[in-house]
Amino acid sequence: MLELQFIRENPARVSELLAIKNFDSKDLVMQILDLDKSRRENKNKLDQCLAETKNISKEIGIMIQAGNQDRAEILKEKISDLKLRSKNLDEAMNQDELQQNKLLVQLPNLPNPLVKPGKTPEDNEVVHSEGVIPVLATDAVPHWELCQAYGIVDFELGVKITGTGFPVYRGQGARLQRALINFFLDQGIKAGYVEYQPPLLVNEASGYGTGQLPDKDGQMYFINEDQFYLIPTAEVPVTNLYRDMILKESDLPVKNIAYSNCFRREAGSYGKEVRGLNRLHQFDKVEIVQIQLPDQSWNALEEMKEYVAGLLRKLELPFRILRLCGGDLSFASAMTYDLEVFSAGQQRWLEVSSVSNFETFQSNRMKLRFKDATGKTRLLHTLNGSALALPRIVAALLENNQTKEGIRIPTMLQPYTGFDMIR
RNA sequence: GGAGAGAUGGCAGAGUGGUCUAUUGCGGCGGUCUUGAAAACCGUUGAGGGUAACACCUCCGGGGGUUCGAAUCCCUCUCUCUCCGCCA
Repeated sequence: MLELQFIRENPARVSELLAIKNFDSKDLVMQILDLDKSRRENKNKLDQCLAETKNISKEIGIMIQAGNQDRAEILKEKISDLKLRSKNLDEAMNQDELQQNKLLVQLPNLPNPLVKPGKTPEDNEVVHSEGVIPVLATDAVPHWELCQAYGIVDFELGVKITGTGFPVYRGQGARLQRALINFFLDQGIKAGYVEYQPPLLVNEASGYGTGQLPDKDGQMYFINEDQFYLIPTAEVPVTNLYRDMILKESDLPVKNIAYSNCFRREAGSYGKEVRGLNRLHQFDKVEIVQIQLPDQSWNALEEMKEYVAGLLRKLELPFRILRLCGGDLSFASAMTYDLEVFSAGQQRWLEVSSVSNFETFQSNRMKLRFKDATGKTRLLHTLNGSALALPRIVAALLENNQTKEGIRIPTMLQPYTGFDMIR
């Protein structure tokens, strides 16, 4: 959620920046400011009414104690009118506020000045490429065929017990998953992150705090009986740990890492894009989350991007880094780097990580603040990134490393898998 | 799942209808004293809205109600604790 004060002071700038995200905000901004004005006027009048009521009530108390019943009765008369006015003003103000909030949450975050305009993923800017794209034998196959051939991921069994998008990992496939999770967590801890194991179900307030709600309601699995959402990413619980908190400057920066299952309904996506491990309803991901002082968050974003690049390097995967254009940027993000690996069996780039700075957009919703040197309470900045999401990493590892003898495991991973080949 | 008790500021903990504008202690911050520190003493110390700045208003788990007036009484929801039941 954007900060109201900023909108008040820079309405034109807000619309100008949101245009880069292809979001036409002029009407919304105008309505928000109108409501703001009305709200403040009502608030002022209400305050006066309440102050008067309060004073009279006190006087009544004194009169009754002094035994002056008649005077007290007269004052009571006076108050009934004030009460009616207060009630009306209160309702009007609440309406304004409710409506204003409803509009406010519809405004996406402002993009960083570095973000270029653009409409489609093709407009994303490649800022870095690294690694050698492997040249495979002519009989090389995509990972879903390798999964079947080696018996390491069974998609049909998953369909049988649950449904499409819920694969079953088996044998060396299951061990590879476990190895990657541990490898990613250990790397993060080495880089100064604190490991967390969050709940996989969260309440409504948490979904709202990180911006999944009300925006992406239908994309999360929901348990009606208890009103819980299955997390689409560990970002949700791990960031919401800090909801409604005022941190000390000495607590910062917060650097957390968490492995979790992730659940996404992703209704309405079918076809080649979702073959095999490319897109699942349940998958595994290690997520990094940072909470930073406002003047540190952009350095932190670069650091996180470099950290994730380092993971891909250690896994010997060719990758590239994109800076997302305005149109591809998510609702809450001010700037996002996507990291993509080249998966040679499919001959395509697969997005394996998304690293974003949300500035105050999430913290404003969550009321996540700190006290600055002057003692003023200010909003913090939040960031997060996948480090990393497993399925597409597995896909690329399988495809790029397929040989006649089997599938080679990258050297750095071998201590974790306990084997150097999938056979 | 059943029964009971409870939820008050960073923490502990008073307050059961009327200057509560929330007692007090601890912690934090500033100061006095000191070469420095501790101790002691003095002062200060929640959040949100509002204002040019004041004023002012709201908040005692959430929501609703009674009353001229609610931390206090009533209803309701959520959560916590204790006991019982079930259980990895």
